[in-house]
Amino acid sequence: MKIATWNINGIKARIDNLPKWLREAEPDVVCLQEVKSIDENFPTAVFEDMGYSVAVHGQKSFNGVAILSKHAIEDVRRGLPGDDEDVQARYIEARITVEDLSVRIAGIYLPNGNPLGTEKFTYKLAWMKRLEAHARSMLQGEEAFLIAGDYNVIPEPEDCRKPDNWLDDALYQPESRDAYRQLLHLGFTDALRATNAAPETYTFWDYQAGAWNKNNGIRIDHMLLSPQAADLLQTCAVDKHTRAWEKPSDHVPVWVKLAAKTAASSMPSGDALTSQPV
DNA sequence: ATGCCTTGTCGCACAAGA
Repeated sequence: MKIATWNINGIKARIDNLPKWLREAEPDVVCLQEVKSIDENFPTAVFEDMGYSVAVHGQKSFNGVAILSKHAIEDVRRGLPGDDEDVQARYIEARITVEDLSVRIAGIYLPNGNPLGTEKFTYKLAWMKRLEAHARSMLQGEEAFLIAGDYNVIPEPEDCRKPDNWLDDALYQPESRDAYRQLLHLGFTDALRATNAAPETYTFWDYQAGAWNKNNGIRIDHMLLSPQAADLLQTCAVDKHTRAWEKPSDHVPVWVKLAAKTAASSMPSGDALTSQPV
């Protein structure tokens, strides 16, 4: 089961690149962020024609998240619990089942939080608290669960090319990084870190100042796996090449492959060995 | 460097992003 996340920075602007990448990467599920569209204007038919089901939690002009899936999208939750006043479309969650593997998938667009010293940063930290609370309750279900998306957090110095450039930025504040670590410490696995990704693996390069050509990137799109999901992790990778396409998003896709444990693989190896003919 | 791009908007410049 291949599950991806991609901040596409506008579904209308990416109406060529997203299908192109779907045909190439063939994910079972993709969580999209910054669709920047109301539900009614989302080009659902384009993706249904490609065999995807679509669930959208949209908003006019800004934010907006969606899930595309080759398999049925069940039990959809739109919006992050914990604040009825919050109208920003940044959270969507659903259960998707492929053969004998059922996974609960959350797609998030965590607030940017800039500039510091404003209510935007306060909102970011409050949103992260709510995410932690919701994640804590989800973990009690002890099912395969993952939170994929644009976290707008640079977890560690190694996750950006030039840490000094980010010292006054909400993405790299100690409070932001602490909140991310608290989430991790509930028991999540950072899929990319767990698969020994190469140094300088980034997911975002600013449109400005030639950031892409200079590889001045940051890693802010993450896939956090519950213990039950982490047990199934096969691969995690970043599709960096899409950043070089015409009319690119400033983010690139991140994806994991999860595989259900078979009866054979969960059986003690001694039994398997002794049952083999010599 | 309050800039640099890119997106969406009841545009005709602006807010927001990171």
